[in-house]
Amino acid sequence: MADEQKMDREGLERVARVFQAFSDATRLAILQELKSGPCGVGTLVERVGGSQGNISKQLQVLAETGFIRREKKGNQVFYSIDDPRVFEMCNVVCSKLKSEAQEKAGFVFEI
Amino acid sequence: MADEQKMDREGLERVARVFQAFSDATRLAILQELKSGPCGVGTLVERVGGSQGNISKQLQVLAETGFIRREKKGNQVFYSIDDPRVFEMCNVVCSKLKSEAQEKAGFVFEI
DNA sequence: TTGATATATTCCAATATACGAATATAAGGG
DNA sequence: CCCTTATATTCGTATATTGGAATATATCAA
Repeated sequence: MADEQKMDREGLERVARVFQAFSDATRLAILQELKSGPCGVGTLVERVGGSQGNISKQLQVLAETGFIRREKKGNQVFYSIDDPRVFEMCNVVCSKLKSEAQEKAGFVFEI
Repeated sequence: MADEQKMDREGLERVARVFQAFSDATRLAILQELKSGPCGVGTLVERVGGSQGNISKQLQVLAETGFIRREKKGNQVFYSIDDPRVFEMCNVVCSKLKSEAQEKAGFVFEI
């Protein structure tokens, strides 16, 4: 959130829109693949699974966040990570889930 | 995302669920209020707007992420930020939106 | 216990989302 | 131009989400 003053509803909605883009397992799976490097749509369809149309649609959603880049090269389109801070966000969530899992398993040693 | 190996679908779905919790303007407005400190439900209803029932529901969604804490004190319930990294994530998104806005406005000086 | 206050829950309607199937568009090779 | 390959778009359906209204539950005070 902005440092000091409060965002208005429209600003909040824009932020929400970005989180929304990362709120789907298929899109996160795509992100995970893109982590290894740029990737064409067809390759992503193979690796992530699902219909070609769907993967293409989810890629657009991701590209609209500004964190993922779309680049046309001749016949095909390559997507790639444009801003790696997207993984910082994922890491925060992952580490939170991890620590929760540990608590559930009783791996907490407090006095 | 986890550091090396790929997450399975179930893991991705859990991560997605957390992002999902932050993908709504009302819930982000609540977060924004909680940034100033713990807050009771009634106060949040006043400040954020909307029905009491809705605010209460959105608070549950937030609490389920593990980033927000729920604490009952006598008659009322206070919610507060349990893990401030939630704001790191928001800041990443906000700064991205900010830089996009600048680009749109032409505030980029490249040769 | 009764009443008042604070929060949670249920129910419902409107809207949004995810996905596959089918189709459209674009680019390259012959 | 025709055909093939690669990607995008449209359409329909099943499911999920949002939010208000009404109701339920809990706590305190008298």
